[in-house]
Amino acid sequence: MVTIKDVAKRAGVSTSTVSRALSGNIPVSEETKKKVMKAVKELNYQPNVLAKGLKLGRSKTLGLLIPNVRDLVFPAAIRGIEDTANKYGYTVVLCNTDEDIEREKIYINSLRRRLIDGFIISTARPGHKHLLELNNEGFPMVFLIRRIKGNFDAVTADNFQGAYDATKYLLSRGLKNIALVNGSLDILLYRERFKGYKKALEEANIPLNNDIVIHNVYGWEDGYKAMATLLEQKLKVDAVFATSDPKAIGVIRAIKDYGLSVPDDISVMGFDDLDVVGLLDPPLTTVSQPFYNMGVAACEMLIRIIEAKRRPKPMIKTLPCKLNIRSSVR
Amino acid sequence: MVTIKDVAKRAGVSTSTVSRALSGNIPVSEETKKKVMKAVKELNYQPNVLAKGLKLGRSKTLGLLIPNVRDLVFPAAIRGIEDTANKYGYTVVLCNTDEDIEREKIYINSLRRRLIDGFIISTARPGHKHLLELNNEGFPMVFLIRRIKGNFDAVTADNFQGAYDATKYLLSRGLKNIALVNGSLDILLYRERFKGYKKALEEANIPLNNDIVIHNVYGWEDGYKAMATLLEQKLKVDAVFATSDPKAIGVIRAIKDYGLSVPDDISVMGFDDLDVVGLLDPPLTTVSQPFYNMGVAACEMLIRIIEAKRRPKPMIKTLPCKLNIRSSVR
DNA sequence: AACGATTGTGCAAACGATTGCATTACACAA
DNA sequence: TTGTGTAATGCAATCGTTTGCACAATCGTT
Repeated sequence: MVTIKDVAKRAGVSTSTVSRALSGNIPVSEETKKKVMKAVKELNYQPNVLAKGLKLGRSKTLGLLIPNVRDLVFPAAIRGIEDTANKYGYTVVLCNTDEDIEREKIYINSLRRRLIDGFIISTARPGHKHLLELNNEGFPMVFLIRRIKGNFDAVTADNFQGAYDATKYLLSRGLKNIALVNGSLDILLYRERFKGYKKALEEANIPLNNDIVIHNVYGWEDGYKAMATLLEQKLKVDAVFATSDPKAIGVIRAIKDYGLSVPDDISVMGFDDLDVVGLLDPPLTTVSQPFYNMGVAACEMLIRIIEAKRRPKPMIKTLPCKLNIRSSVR
Repeated sequence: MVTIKDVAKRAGVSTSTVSRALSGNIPVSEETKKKVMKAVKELNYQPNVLAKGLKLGRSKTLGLLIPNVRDLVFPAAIRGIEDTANKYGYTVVLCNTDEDIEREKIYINSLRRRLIDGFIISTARPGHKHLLELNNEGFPMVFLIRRIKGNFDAVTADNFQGAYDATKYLLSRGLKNIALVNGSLDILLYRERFKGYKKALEEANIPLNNDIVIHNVYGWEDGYKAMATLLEQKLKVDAVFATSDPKAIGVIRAIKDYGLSVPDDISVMGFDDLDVVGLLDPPLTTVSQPFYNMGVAACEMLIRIIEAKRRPKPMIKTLPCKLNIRSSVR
């Protein structure tokens, strides 16, 4: 490997001068700068990131904590993060926590030994004390997609508005008995979506019917069960708003299995707009979250925090969702 | 941060002793070892990976080169890699190349500045000269999923056997006119799958009908077009073997759009068994690739290469595929 | 003409680990 | 007693950077 010493020798200057010429922080005469650049080119010098990191105490590395890459919500966001990190010369390390706090702690620890510069966290749940501690230390971190209440940096979708728009749209299609198949209210974003749903009903003067709202639904299997329950009870339902696409997939399968048709008998609205849902039968009408852009925004925010001299005030960036109308709503 | 010096001071020994006690490579008396361990515990000492990496010239970091995380083939493999790397104390850096050689070269370069220990490569295509160079240097690398001809370390599925079994199965269901919707023959794995298909037909004494084999199909849109062409030509087809699930998805949509039914009119067989294809309508019968285990195997192979004193002989590990029978074949 | 500012450069000390070599202490044999 | 061997430890150099400090040269001011 060619080091800064080789460059210095070739350019006939000291290593300090090379370092300064390269960083540009400290003035170096035009002439020597030219000599240095020439030597750098000729030798194809590439600074050793580890050495630099050791000296500076930072590694130009970012940690990304997610529950599981296989969850289809994440790949697009990861891509946004990765592209952005790369643009600014950072490298990103992916960590799958499986929603396991111990695993998460171990990851955080082992990355800190590598002098990681900051974290993007998509695993937030209430009661993650270790994250609060990290934040109190002033360690750079931003929440992505999921966040927790409080004064933290975060990038999320506008979950309230997305749910509100979706419900409004269902209402505008003449659908009145809109069931809600929702996730756990422990998670902030499901609370927000619930609020959006309620607000839209309220504005339409439709009372909330608790018989047809189901919470704590996770994944398509649960979605299937929730819908099956609804159908068994013979409740009047002409549309279902499932607050994530996997739930919607389960809901659709249940409706089909009960011999009914989507959207002729029951309309279904999803939330997320995962890459695959346009390929379903019928193609799913759903609220589109800008995952890629959320990844970009989170990464830029984190890098800004890392590179600032003083920690900027925490801010929550909320990106708008938009309806992606396909064919699962009549 | 607590350093090895702090530990040394607390234990009343030199840093060298601490280092030796910790690594275990060089004998240290039981008594001092105990003292050192005690100090380590009390101070919660975590060695600085960058410093160690700088000194040793290795970083305990692995690079993973894939075309795109959003391609559903990869998440499961990534997960396998990640879990394994983690188990051995390695960290993995994800790189999306978008099949762009320049991007790939830049990534490889920038990771080498970080003293990366090795690469897992899923982007192989013929004519990737820079990969050959890397290999000639003796740099640790293993191909995953895709590989190129030659004497390289690699982990792949048994593409020949998978395609052979799939075709056999279609034949066993009484399907005779089996169209093939295949990828580019530039890519080794599609050549293998083509061979498996031909072998099965041959054994059943069915001559290869080139009118119903289509190559160079990429993604679901192309799959749709390929199937549409077949249907337009009114060729006799009672089954389609699509050599990747996205192609199969396109094929199914085309069949439906032409007013026919899967599997009643035409059966469809896929290849990959992506996480979502069980949720399609009809659930896809497909050849299941053990992506997770392939990731695990590739990562273990790479780590073995990295940690060996002498580079072991290149080996190609081929994992079996198995048929996942659902409902798209009658 | 003398003096302080300013600018450009080099020396050498860090960053936190590992390791070859030297040193010490001790046991044992001659 | 002396010498040799062995085991345990410490010293100091090293990995490739950055940067505080010192110094030299140049310039403008009084």
